[in-house]
Amino acid sequence: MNVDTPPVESIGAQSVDRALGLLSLIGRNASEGVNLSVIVADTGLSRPTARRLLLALMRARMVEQDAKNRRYFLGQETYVLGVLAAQRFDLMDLTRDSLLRLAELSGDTVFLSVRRDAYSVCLHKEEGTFPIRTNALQVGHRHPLGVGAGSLAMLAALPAAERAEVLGRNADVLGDGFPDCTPEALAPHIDEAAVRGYALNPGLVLTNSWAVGAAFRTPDGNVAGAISIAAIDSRMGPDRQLELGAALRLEMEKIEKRIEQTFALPASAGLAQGRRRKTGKGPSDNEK
Amino acid sequence: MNVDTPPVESIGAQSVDRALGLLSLIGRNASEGVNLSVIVADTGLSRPTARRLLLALMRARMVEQDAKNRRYFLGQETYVLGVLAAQRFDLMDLTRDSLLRLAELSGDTVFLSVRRDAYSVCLHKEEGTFPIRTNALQVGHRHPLGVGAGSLAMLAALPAAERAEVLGRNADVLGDGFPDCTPEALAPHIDEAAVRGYALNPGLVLTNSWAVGAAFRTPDGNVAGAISIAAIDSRMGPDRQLELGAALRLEMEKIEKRIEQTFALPASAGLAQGRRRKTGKGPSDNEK
DNA sequence: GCATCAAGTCCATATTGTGGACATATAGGA
DNA sequence: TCCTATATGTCCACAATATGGACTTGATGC
Repeated sequence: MNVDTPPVESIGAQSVDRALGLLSLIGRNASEGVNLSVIVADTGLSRPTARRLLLALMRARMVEQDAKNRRYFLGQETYVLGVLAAQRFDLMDLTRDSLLRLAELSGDTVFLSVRRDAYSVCLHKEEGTFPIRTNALQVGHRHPLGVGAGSLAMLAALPAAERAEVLGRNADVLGDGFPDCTPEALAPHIDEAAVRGYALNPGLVLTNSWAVGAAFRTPDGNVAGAISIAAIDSRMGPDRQLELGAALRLEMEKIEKRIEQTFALPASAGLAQGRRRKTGKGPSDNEK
Repeated sequence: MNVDTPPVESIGAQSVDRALGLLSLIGRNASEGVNLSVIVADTGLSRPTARRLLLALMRARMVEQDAKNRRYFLGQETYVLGVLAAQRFDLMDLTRDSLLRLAELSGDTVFLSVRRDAYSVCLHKEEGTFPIRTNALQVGHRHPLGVGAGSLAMLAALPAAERAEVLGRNADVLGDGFPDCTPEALAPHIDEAAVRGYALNPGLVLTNSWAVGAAFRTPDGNVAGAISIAAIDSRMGPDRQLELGAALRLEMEKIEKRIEQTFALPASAGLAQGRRRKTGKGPSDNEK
């Protein structure tokens, strides 16, 4: 059981790790909620343990349980903390205008994603007016970096070494859940994206669902997130790829400018990121 | 110092409780950050324990530590989870227009607060154009219900029994930190607010800093939050109180309408709130 | 009305967290 | 520059805490 527990590192406060893992899992299914069986299956925790952790999260209002269907959802406190965290770095706010413009311009569905470790998380979806939409990606969904246009764009925007490392770490997940997204299958698309400045996902996740995406960075050069536009393949011919790709790059630059302005003001609030490390496997990073 | 620990129940996953307590504390100081000494002093935890919990929170990216000044801030993951939680109930989004209108109309500073247990938390501040501003309330600040105009409005909007219960729970905190906000001192203002439909804080927290506030509810009748307008006393004479009070009530109704619409769509997503005890049986927390 | 499956709970065990004491980094003063 | 004061970070023996198998309770369906 519990194969996930890494051999060493991460000493101390293990229940907190597990609880926050649950929180993340519930976040991934924020709209539909998750029931206990799924939580137990996905985490490998025993039912009592999962339940105890969930009770703790509910005590803090980070999680709510629907009294009717017994599913677990993110709670109000999670929202409140998110709003407070937004004071430091509110990507949604910085990108909202761009997403709306792109949705109007294209008529298709526009996404905002952020990088989280070796994964990409979809933060927001803005739908255009065109009636046929592709539903491969939903808010909250998490895909390995490289799976999906925005995700692919972020991967391509990383330094070559980090790119390889991320791909290595995700090797099994990629082959397993996404047959058309093996590291080998992705390689040419990554290269193209790096050259072109925007990524193309030609239906690799869901047939007929194509998308273009572009990544943007913080002033320190780190990849901050990506915007992408998805449509059915018939609306994503070569000419339209170019058109939307150009639009993406334009908005990407606007977003980067906005980020820069935001960071210019509060001299102290420097997004204390900058974690450059190799990380053998799992959460193996620890201070020295 | 730590008065926050609830009296009974809460068996199991204590480290999670503590860790989430830390998260909340850091959220309260989201803009300036908190250093370890303050954390230790405020929570009563030992330094090693606090540090271990913080490491766990940092592992999950819920908290970041500024490499330079060693202060702890809310992390990116907290923001991401907040955005995901916003799918269920995005108060900021539902109230943004109203706050902007009120700030423009009044020229003063407009606040959005939410209730959290016996406290009110300030979620957002929208500044008007008038150059003299009152800085009694900042985003993230938490006051006992009754302290401040929005907070007072929420308290007044509660059923009498709950009102008394909340006041009782906060009795010591009220007298201690806010000399002009003892339960007795608040009583008349609460009654007036309940009758009038909006609350007035005549400089009870900070002399010369007056404010009016109105609470709004979810369709199920629960108090969801409050909006308030703060200004220096010279800009808050009786006539202007009436004017701003009317404006608040107008926006309050708009907000409630918006909330209603939001809830009308997703039939299932019923904001499973209500810490209404009982829940059927549950031999869990019956130590009364 | 009985069978099936999921949710929730209990309690003896041992794994996990705890904090006093020590080590190290940073700031300020002379 | 050196030295003190203050704050941050870490170690390890001890004991408090979390763990999960087995059980109870509730819901769904045939």
